[in-house]
Amino acid sequence: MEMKVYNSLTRQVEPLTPLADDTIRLYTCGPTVYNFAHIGNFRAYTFEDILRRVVQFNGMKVKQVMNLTDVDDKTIRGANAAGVALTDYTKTYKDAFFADLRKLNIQPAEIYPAATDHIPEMIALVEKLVEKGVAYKSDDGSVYFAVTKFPGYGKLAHIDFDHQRTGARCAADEYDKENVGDFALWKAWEESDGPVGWDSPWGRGRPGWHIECSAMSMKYLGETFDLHTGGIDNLFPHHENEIAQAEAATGKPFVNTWMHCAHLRVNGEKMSKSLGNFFTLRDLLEKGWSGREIRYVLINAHYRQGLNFAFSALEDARKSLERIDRCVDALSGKVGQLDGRDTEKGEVPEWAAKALEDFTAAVNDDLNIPRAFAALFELVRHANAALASQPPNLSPSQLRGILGVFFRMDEVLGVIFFGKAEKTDVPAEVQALLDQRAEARKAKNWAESDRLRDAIAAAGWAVKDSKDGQAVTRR
RNA sequence: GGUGGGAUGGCCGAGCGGUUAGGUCGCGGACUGCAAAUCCGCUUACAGCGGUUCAACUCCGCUUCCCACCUCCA
Repeated sequence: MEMKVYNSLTRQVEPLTPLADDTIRLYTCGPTVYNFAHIGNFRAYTFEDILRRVVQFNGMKVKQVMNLTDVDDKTIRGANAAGVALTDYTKTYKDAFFADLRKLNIQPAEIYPAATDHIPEMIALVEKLVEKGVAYKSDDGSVYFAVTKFPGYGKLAHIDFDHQRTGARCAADEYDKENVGDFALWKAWEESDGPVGWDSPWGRGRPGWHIECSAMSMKYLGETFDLHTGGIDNLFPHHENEIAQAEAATGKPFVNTWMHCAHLRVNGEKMSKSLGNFFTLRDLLEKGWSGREIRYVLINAHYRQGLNFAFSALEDARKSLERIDRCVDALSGKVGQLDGRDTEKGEVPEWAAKALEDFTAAVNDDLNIPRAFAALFELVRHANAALASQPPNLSPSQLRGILGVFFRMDEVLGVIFFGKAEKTDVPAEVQALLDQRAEARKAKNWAESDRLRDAIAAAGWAVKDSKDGQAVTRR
């Protein structure tokens, strides 16, 4: 089955096929490491994680590059305010970012280039643009890209610049530019930059924001590559400018497919640092939510649709995951611990094959994860029904086969087998109560059984009875 | 002003010109000593007004409201 995605450039759903080598070359705009990332940011990173997982699910390889913006206005301001070196300041947030990615079971990219490690590449690209006559140096030593010299400017955002009004925001930044739409490739050093700066053919300064992505993506993925993604707010100007910089320099198409995810909202508004209405991942973990539950919420809405964050969604996620866990645990409880490879030779019942087929169709249809979850829950429902039937009608081979479908689905979702509450050992005193209760139940002494259940609950454990005996879980 | 995306059952959230989305919550039933879990059933929704069509939540037009981008932003 063919994987299809929505291309922002053409505004159409198109097949995604690698340009070369069976490998999708993917550039994903990463964080500016001046603060802890918030869960709105992580919506983009989980979207990109789902994307790369679906590519792999379809048997293709992925080479993903995610940049780390470690020099810009905000990082410089933060470092200088804190009186520390820029690299020390950003390291804290780089480390935090990677820790957060692990919490959300986001697969690591193949390469995480930092902007400050690629200043020479950026200078070389700017020089090339100056040589080609599409960039110019201003009096203060900054270098700007002249958007009127690049005919395709606006093709990604589909903006017709001849009919744009010049708003207050544009005028404010107009100092040395020939045209309000021109953007900085290189920014001349200013007093407020303090110790931050690099020597260049135009004097001391630092790179503009957009140039790092053009320079680093082409360095690691080639001058033309498959796929480039980011949040919808990056579409313009950031991605538009990346195209201008790259294509003006190389004369080749920069990127085949552009994908953008919609924003996470809170109380109906975009969650953003500038609005101050954000939760970091850490905030939610401290409130007792797991990375797994947060991941579930972030992926269980279509990526091109706005998602309104609410704690009730986390509650729902917790309950939904418990339902999946109970089913998977019941299946694996009958065949012992397995990993994905053990399940490959199992027999797959028709309803499980249908669920996998629906799941595959959903993820290949522009990453429709909500529909994929619907297929997963159909699998759960059928499996529960089969498990409950008397006499039991699932063979060991079928149990393995069904679990195999769960493993297969989880290659994309990353939420079934990841971060499940680990089985904690039952303390001796609770075990003693359980043993007493088993005795009482044998004697059909229900009053004593219920008393012991309350006692066990008081100790922090919940006991449930089934025909296989008592099961305890931490409350 | 320009551009794009929305408004779906108590809540979250898919979808399509005719056929159950799914989850969660609530109600009823089965099972169970009880509870939990599980299964079955129910609460059968598509902002408003027109239009096209044998048929519209789905297409078209208008109206109302919401969100985002238009040089900080995932």
